[in-house]
Amino acid sequence: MSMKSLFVDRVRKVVRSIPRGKTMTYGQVARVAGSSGAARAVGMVMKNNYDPTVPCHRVIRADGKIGDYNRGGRERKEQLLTEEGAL
DNA sequence: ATAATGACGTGAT
DNA sequence: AATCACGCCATTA
Repeated sequence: MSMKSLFVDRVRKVVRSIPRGKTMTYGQVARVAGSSGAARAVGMVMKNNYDPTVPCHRVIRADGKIGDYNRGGRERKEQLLTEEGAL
């Protein structure tokens, strides 16, 4: 049985709203989702997300680094962002 | 109820 | 620019 917390649902909703060519930091996503300061927890959600309708590659770190990606690693993530013109 | 975990953030070195 | 130590939050892989 899948137990989807309110937090997870909100995070997914926010990430789904990020337009092509744009990005948000983990911290921003957390704040908009209503859990300011939960940047790390957002990372957990992204890590376990395999829903293709959630563009998790558009979520990057606040220090400018690319961050990780569970489907092809940072390489793939950077490639996708470049293709979308987000970099 | 507690401890461990981690696709983070920030300030200090 | 690159580490590091800590704090932070929700979840429990």
